[in-house]
Amino acid sequence: MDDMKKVSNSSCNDGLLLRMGLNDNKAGMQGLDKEKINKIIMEATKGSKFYENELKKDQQVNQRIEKMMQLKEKITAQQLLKAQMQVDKLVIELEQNRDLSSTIVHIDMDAFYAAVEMRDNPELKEKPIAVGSMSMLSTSNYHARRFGVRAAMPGFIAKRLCPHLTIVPLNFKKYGKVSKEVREILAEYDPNFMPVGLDEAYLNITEHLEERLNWPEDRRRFFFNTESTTGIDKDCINMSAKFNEGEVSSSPILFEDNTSLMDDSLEQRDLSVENSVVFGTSAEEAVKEIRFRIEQKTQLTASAGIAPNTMLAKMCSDHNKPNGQYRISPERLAVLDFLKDLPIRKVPGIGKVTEKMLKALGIVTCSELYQQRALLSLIFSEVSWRNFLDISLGLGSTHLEKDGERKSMSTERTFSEINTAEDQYSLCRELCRDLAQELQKEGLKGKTVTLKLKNVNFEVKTRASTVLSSVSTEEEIFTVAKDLLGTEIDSVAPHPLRIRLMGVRVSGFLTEEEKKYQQKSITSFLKSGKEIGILRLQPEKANQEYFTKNSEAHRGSFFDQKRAARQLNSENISPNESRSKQLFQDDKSPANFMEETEKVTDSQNSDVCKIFTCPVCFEKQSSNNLEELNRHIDECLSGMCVKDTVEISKNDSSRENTSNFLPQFKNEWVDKCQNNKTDQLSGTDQSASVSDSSTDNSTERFSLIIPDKSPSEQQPNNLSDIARNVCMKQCFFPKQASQDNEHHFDKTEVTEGASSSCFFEAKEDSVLVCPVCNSEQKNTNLTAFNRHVDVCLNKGLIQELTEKEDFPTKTYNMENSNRVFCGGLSKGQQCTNPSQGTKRSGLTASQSISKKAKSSNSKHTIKMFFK
DNA sequence: CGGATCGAC
DNA sequence: CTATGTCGATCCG
Repeated sequence: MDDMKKVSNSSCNDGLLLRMGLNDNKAGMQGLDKEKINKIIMEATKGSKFYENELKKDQQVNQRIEKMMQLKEKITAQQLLKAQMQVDKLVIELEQNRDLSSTIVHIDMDAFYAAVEMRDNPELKEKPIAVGSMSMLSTSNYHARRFGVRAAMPGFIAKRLCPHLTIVPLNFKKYGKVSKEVREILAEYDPNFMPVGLDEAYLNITEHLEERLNWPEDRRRFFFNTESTTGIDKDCINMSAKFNEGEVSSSPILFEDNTSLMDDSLEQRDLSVENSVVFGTSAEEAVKEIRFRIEQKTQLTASAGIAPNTMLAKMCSDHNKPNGQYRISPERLAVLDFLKDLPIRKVPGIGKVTEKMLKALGIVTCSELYQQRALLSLIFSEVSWRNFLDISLGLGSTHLEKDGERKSMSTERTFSEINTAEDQYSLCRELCRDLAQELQKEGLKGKTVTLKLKNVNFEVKTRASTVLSSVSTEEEIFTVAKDLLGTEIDSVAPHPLRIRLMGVRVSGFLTEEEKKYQQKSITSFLKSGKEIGILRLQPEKANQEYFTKNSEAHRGSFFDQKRAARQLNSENISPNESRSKQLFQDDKSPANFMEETEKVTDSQNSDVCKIFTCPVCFEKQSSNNLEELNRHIDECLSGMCVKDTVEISKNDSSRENTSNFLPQFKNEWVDKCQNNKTDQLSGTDQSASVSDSSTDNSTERFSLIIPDKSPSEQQPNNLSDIARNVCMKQCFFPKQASQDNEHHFDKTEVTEGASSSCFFEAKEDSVLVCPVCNSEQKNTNLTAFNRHVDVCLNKGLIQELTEKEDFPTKTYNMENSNRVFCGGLSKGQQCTNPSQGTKRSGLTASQSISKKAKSSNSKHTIKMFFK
C-alpha cells in the first residue's frame, strides 16, 4: 500500500513529468521539464494557421465563459437557496439508490501501440519512440513522454522536443491481433465485457468473483511462460523471478527503471509448484491474475482499476498507470475519499472546455463540484448538471451496456490544400465511394448525408442534408454530397474554396422495419388505391397488367398490413382524429408536424395533406415543408438513370398551386398547401390514368403517360423505373407563398423559349437551383442568384468539368442541354456581377440559358443530366 | 433538422 | 514543409 501511495502521488501529470525527467539517467537521454517543453511547443506552434485557429477557439470559449458569468451574476440568493433545496432533495434520492454491489474493472493497455512496436522490434526498446506519422502521433512510449512527446501531437513538433525520436508508422492489423488475444483472456472473467477501442475494456467481474470463491487453488494457478515463441525469454524469466521473490515486478518491455506494482500480499502467494503462481480470490487478486495473464500472453503490460461503477473504475486504472492497478473499495466513504481532491479533468467526459468553464466558477476538484451543485443546476442544462452531480457523488453505471446500433458512419481525409472545384468534386466522390463500400458491408442505408470541410485556416464546417429516401450507394451519397459541396464552393465564389480536409458522413439509418418498407415493390402500394397523398396512381388497363403482375409475391405485405391498420383506425375514431392518426401513423415524432398541420388547416379551413407520395420512389413522405419534399424528389431522381420520358399530367384538380418540373415535358407537381393558383394540363397519349377512389377531396388525380412504347414493350424492371422517367432532375416549389411581389415572375413574363419550359413563380424566397453548378441557392434574391450563375459560368466550370473524362458531376454540355432556369432569370437580365465578365460564353447568364433552352429539343436531351 | 462543439480513443 | 480519424452526445436556433 505504501508503494501505491507513492506512485499515486506522483501520477499527477506535472509531478510525473518532472520526476521522470530528473530521475532518468539511462541511455544517456535527458527528459525535459515542463517549462522547456512548453517553450519548444510554443516556438514550433506560434504564428501557424493552426495556432491562430486555436486562439480563436480559445476566445470562443472565453466568450462562453463570459456569458456564463453574466448568467451567474443574475442569480439571486433566493434562487440559489431554492435550487439548493431541490438539488439536495435529489442528492438524498441518489444516495438512497447508490449501488456498491458490482465490481467493475477497467483494463487499459499501457502505451498500447508503442508497446506492441517495441515488443516486435527490440531495437526500439531503449529508444524514445512514437507511433503515427510526421503529422500526427497516436501514442508514444514512456521514454518519449519524458520529452513531452504525447498522443495527439504532430510528429514534427515531437521531433523538436526529442530529436532522437523514432516515429513508427501505424500498423492496425497488428494491434487488432494483439487486442484480440487480450480480449480472449478478458472474456473468461466476463463474457459480456465491453471493449473500448483496441486497448481498453470494462469488465463486470461481480459474478466471476462469486464463483471464484469456490474455485480450487489449481484453477487460480498460472504458469510463467518460459517457452516464449519470441526472443524475449530472458526477460520473462527475469520478471518471473521478481514475481517469485515478491519484488516489485517490472515490465521487461517498457520500464527498465520504473517502480511498478505487483505489490501487496505477494509473500503469501503459493509458489509451491515451480514456475507458477496462484492468485487469491479477492477482486485485487483476480485483476492481478488478468494482468499477469495478459503480460504472459502478449508481453505487454496493462493497468487496471477496480471500483463499484465504470466511471470510478476508469479513473482508478489511470491512478497507478503504467503497469499498476488500484481499487476503490465498495464503501461510500472510500468513494468520496477518492474523489475528494481529484481534479475534475480526470473524470471521463470532462474535457478541456468543461474544465476551463468550471475553473471559472472556482471549481477544480470533485469536492468543489459537489459544493457548487446548486449554482451549477442554475447555470447548466439539466443533463449537464445532473452529470456533474453524479460525478461529485461518485455515481456511475454499474452495468455494461452493449454498444447499441451504430448511429452514423463517416470517412474523412486530410490533405495538402485542394482548391479547385474539380479536385474537390472528385475527392468527394472518392470519399462517397469509400463510405458506400463500408455502408454496404454492414448493410446500412441512411437518410442524412453530412459534408465536413476544414479550410486551410483550420476552420471546420459541416453541412448536412436529410433526404426522405435513404442512401447507400456511391451515386446516391455523392448526389447529395456534391450539392452540399457545390453550395459551399458557391458561397465563397469567386474565391476558390481552399480546404485541407473533407469528410462525408451518413447517419439516420433505417430501422429494420423501415428497411422492409423500403424494399417492398411499389406494386403492392399501387394496388391499394387508397393511399393518402397528393399523388395517386391508379393504373389503367394498359398498365394494369404490369402493375399487378409482380404483386403476387407481396400479398399480405407490409403495405397491406399498413393499409388494414389505417382503415381500422379511421373507422374507430372521429373524422378529425382519424385524419391526424392517419397522417401520423408512420411518423415517429409528430410533435412539430402536428403543430404545423393544424396551423395550416386552420388557416385554410380545408383538408390538408402533409403526406406526399414521392413520384420516383413512391415512398410516402411526411414532410414539414415543400422544400424538404423537393429535395427528396430531387435526390431521388438524381443519380438515377433516366431511360425515357414519361408524362404525368394532372387531369383534375380543384384547388392547387403551381409548382413545376421540367416543363418541356409538361410535368407538373401540385402542392396543395400553398396557394390557389390553378394550372391545368391535360395528359394525352396512352394514359394510365390514376384516380383516387377515396372521398378525400384533397386528392389530385394524375395520369401516367408513357409516350413511346406500350408497357409491355418497355419492359421496365418495375414501376419505379417508369416513375423515374417521369421526372426530371429538378422540381421546384415556391418555398412559401410570399406576400412580397418583388422579383415576382410568372409564366407570362418569360420568353417563349424559356417559358414553355419554365413557368415557375419565383418569389423572394423561392429555392433557386443554379443550372450550372446544380446547387440550391437558398435565401437568395434574383439579383444575387443571377450573380451566382454568372460567376459559376465564368469560373469555367463547365469547360473544366467536361474535360475530365471520369469526372462524376455535371458533365452536361451547356450548348445542348435543355436544362433550364427555373425562375432564375428574367429575360435579358444582365449579368450583375461587375467583377466577372462573360468571357467564355460572351453572353450573360440569362442569354446563355435562353439560347440553351431554345436549342433544347424534347426528350432525348434529358439523358445528359444523368451521367 | 442542421450546425457547431465537446470528448474519448 | 508538417496539427488525425471516427464516433456518440449535447446544445442551440
